[in-house]
Amino acid sequence: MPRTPLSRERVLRTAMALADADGIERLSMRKLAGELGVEAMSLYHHVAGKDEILSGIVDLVLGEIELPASGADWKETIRRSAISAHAVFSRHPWACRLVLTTGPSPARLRFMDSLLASLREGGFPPGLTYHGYHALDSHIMGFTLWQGNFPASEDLAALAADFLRDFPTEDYPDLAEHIEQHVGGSGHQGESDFEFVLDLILDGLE
Amino acid sequence: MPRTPLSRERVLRTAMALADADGIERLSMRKLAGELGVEAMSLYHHVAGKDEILSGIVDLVLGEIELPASGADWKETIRRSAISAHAVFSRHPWACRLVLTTGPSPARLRFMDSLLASLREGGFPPGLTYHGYHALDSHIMGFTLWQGNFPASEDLAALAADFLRDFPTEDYPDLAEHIEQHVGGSGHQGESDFEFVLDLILDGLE
DNA sequence: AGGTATGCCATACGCTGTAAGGTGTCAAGC
DNA sequence: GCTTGACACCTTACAGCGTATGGCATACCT
Repeated sequence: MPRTPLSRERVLRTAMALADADGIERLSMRKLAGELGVEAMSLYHHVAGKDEILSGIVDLVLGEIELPASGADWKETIRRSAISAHAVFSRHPWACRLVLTTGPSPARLRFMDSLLASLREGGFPPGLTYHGYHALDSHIMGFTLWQGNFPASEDLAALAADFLRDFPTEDYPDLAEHIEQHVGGSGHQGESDFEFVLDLILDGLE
Repeated sequence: MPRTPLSRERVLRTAMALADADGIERLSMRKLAGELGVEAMSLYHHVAGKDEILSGIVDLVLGEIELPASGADWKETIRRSAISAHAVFSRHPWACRLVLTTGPSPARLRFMDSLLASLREGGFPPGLTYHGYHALDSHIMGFTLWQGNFPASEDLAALAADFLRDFPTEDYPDLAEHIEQHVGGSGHQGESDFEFVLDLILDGLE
């Protein structure tokens, strides 16, 4: 029974699945190899090393992002793309952190160019395009990153309880209020928060 | 010649200095111990483990941030604090990444509360305070994080040269323009970019 | 002087990424 | 049919990591 041979493609796909399932920090060469029914060193015939695997799966993730379409209304098209990016990073929370540490990948450059092009087409002069791009990119990455490390709602409840015990409400009234907004959140901390700030930036740029 | 004994304080201070000098990823228990003229296991009599060291030094860094003062003009006081936070994180680029992975520390909670209080004092209703806080916090962390992983200017020049060679300018005209803005940057990508988006958010909230 | 607490060290375990070299299988050429 | 060589995978080993366990010397209190 000959097993299907390895390939860069298969290695990266499996690595991505493993990162999604167990978290990126639990992804090791040995475990990835085991998942593929193979020993660790065999992977090195298809990828240069772990770094290449990491940048490889980041690129796969970035490729899932819907690029701002050319031609249409700049605000709406950028909005759609930003929300798509946020959704993609929410599906793969580890990717957001990796984008920062791995170098700029082809998919990243393509995204950057599309976003910049949309701004220019929207009539922004170079200077404002420059700043607008940074505002948007930093919001997409920063906010999502922040959200990805936010405790899951069950943990949050426990954490909030701890806090309210250790730090009496009367000393930190505003923080207590904020925490309650998170816990009892009408619309949990989800899409809407991201979009609120996104619109703030888009309207501000306009 | 009795050496000065270890202490939690001394361990954390040295860890911080080492992180500043070599980068957080090069900070190991063995190296930290060596720096203190001691073996690795001796550290465990003063801190519970590496995680506690990490959250400890993050807390030290967060403590350096100037809190929004109570009473004054909300916009100006938040602006000052945000810029202070940005400056602090620029001094300790590793800290920004760690804030996300270590749990909320006392200094973090204090900062959150002050920021929230300033917004409330500025007349914001609970809902807008909630969103405004996230917009500001996410910008401070996200933007600074992004900036911290940005290639140093000498590397940037090399990277930009690589890019302009591999990806012909005519295929990615907007990206090429953006890169040139970074390289030849009138005011490099420094304080001004951070403040531009900060003001965008502050004005938007207002 | 004896007991005990304190502060540090030595050893060891299981984990990591990966360099170097070995082994088995299979296709092409004579 | 046999040899040759390429290819895919494996074995072993090394240096490093965080840390559990237990030992030892000093210093203080009774």
